[in-house]
Amino acid sequence: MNALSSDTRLPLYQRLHDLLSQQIAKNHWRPGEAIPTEAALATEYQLSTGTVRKAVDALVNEGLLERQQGRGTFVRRPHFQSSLFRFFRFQSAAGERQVPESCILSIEPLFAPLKVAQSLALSADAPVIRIIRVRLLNGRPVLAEEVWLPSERFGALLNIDLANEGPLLYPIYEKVCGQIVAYAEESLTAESVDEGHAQLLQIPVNSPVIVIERLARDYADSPLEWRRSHGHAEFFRYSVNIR
Amino acid sequence: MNALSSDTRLPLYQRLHDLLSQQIAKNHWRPGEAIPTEAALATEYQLSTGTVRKAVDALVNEGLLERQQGRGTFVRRPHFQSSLFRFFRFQSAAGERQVPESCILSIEPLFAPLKVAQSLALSADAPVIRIIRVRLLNGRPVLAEEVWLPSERFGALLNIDLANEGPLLYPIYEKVCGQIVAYAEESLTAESVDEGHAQLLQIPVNSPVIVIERLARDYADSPLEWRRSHGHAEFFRYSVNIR
DNA sequence: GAGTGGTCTAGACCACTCA
DNA sequence: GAGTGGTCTAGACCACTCA
Repeated sequence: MNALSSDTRLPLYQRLHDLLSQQIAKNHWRPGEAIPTEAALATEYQLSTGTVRKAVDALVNEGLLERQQGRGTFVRRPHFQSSLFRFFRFQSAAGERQVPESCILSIEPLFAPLKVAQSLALSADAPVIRIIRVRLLNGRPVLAEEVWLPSERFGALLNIDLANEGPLLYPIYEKVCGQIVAYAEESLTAESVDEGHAQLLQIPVNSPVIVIERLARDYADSPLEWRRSHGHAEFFRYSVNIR
Repeated sequence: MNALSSDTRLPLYQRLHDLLSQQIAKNHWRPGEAIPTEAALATEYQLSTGTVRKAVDALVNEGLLERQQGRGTFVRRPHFQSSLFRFFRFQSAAGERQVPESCILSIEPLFAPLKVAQSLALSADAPVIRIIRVRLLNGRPVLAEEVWLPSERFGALLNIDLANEGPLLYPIYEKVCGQIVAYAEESLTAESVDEGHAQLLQIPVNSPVIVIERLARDYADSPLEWRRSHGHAEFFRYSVNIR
């Protein structure tokens, strides 16, 4: 049993929220596992159910927990459904969403360039693994990706054949290296495509491309992966409601 | 006094939420005006304060209301702080955010092209007003904008001198035409700049530009304004957190 | 000091899940 | 039928605002 340890000037629901958030970060429960019931939390911390609900509500809003009426409240496995990639409209004929195939062009150990070292919070020239791949839909290249990983955690990737695995890297990270991606930050800009990426994407040099950079972190907020993806701007449209 | 009219199968807090939301949409209270106190709402609709709070909480989250402890709960004036434009980094030397100046190049009555008519929900060739302007920061062009408005609501704009007004259009719409923008939807894509916009922005032809389209609506959800803005991609970076 | 929103309690009853 | 989250009540007391 843990105590509500944080600043006693904060409201109780905030302090319970912080405690649960820390425990999730420390992997006290695995993704998909249930946290204690609201009644149990209320008893354990001597709170009314309303106060417990307010703390849990906030964690549900933040995407850390997921409620299932009649079953319990569960630590949410990240879905990355809000990724900017979903605004690439690589529509199939039927219009349904597809995961593009992955074609690995290279995977090799390197020393981290400055930008990568900074992003992954490594020292300059730290050993890293770089994966270059294209994502294909119906055999046509739609995205060109470079993926950078710290060798210390991901060395095992060099000993397997990625071609035998599915197109999604995160399940492979978990299975092969025991590394779980919990959050990510993405940023988007646009550029004129250089010759190398133009070839990979089979588009004319200087076409506009959307460039998305993603930094993925584990539950302890350590950077796990930095990737940069190029995609043809013609297929991209991002939308947002404001007021 | 209004009744909680909606579907009785819905929870009470949802029905109060819907009622208040409708009243805000109907301009039952002006932006900046206070809605009834939580105690008053609880009495009027025979609800406990907890239920009232849950309804108001949701409206605060949606950005329709704003609480001020000790003062009341107020209908929020839209701020458009989540606009995609804030990701253009037109930094001043000091780094603070600036509103770019506006230089109106033309304002004229036209007949709506197809795309504009569709966006504004007008019939084809309906009378519209088009404003072309560039936004300048420190005398340098940073955005090129075309703004389309239905003549029926905005005819008065043709009789004033926009050069004497500030750089923000929405306060002018309100003052001169009595039209209040309540919401907007924005979408973003990237293109190679054409010759006309290249000249306006003083950048080389075929440079990558970010194109932002915005459809603004009033409280009744009627489309008020459609605009398309071009800005140099080099100054743009959009960021988002995902999980 | 009257009035506002902010926190919190100690439940009751309902809808849903699962053995 | 036992256990879960979902809704709702009828307050109490606190922090803040404003005349």
